[in-house]
Amino acid sequence: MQSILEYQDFYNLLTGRTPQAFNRVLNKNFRQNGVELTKEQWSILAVLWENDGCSQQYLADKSFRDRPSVTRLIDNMEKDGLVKRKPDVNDRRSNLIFLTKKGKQIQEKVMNLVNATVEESIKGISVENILTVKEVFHKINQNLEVK
Amino acid sequence: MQSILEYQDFYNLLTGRTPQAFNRVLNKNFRQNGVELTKEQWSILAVLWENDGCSQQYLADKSFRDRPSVTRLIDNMEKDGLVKRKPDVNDRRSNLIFLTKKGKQIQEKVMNLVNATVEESIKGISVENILTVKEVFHKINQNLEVK
DNA sequence: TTACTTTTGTTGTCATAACAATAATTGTTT
DNA sequence: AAACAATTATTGTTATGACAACAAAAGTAA
Repeated sequence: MQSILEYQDFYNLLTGRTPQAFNRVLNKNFRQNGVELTKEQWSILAVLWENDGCSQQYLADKSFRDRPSVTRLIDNMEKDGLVKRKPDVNDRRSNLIFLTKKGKQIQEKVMNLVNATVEESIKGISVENILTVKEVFHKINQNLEVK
Repeated sequence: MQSILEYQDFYNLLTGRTPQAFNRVLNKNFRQNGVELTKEQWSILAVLWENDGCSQQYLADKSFRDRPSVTRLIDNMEKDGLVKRKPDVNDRRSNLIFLTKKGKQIQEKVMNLVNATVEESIKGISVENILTVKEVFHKINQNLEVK
């Protein structure tokens, strides 16, 4: 990593083409299989499938989004009948978010699509190299999160 | 990469936390240094700094955005006095996009900030591992772009 | 030339991100 | 208890992405 061009190259790596391509393919796979979800909505569902009935703050922390983003995601997902807000009786500042029947039923289908998309994207890449990517990204997170 | 959880993990790697964290820090570095640019606007400028006076289609290809996105980016950047549209006399479908004086003058400052942010993010990571990340992403692009 | 196709850019719509400001509630300190 | 601080969720604003639909111009084939 010496020249300016290579830095820019790395930036594009990190935030540009590859993540966008992955999102595009994932969205296409969702739509082609009748799943009407955005990837952001999926990232919220993934938290709820592990921990139904958590707060919006918890969802924000786990999905790496800010509170306003979660508010609006939940707004849309409530409209679509995927989740339901219930006031927290122990803390009236807080809502608890629960999956509806629909929100629960799509889990298997959605996860199969996500897994298939990941498999497709990493075809032909060694486990070793994938672990290296994980390591590098973990380190980058550490470097950036001090800020 | 065996279990469902690890696939999800890899997805988050690819499109989630790390790119967002990087963007957040880059935006902060821009603002703290009086640079009023979004990262998307920067990605357009980076193309123009290499090839001033190109078409919007060219900008779309090089920055991995679709035409509508480029149209609106150029709209905003024209408002901000960074670039200027000029009709292409050889092809009246096409606009050529030119940097203004302001758009040219900020290049050095902006690139220094981008480079500093990349340096900060990859501190302590070996060149070897960074090259592996590049390789893996290149392969992922190939896997996805067939689609 | 005429008809068809492709290319280039624009507009409309919807969903999201980032950020600032705010309201309501809870926690803490004196 | 009262004042202050922190937490949780919401709303407003601006910028962007993805996609569909469209218009104008250029290219191509009959």
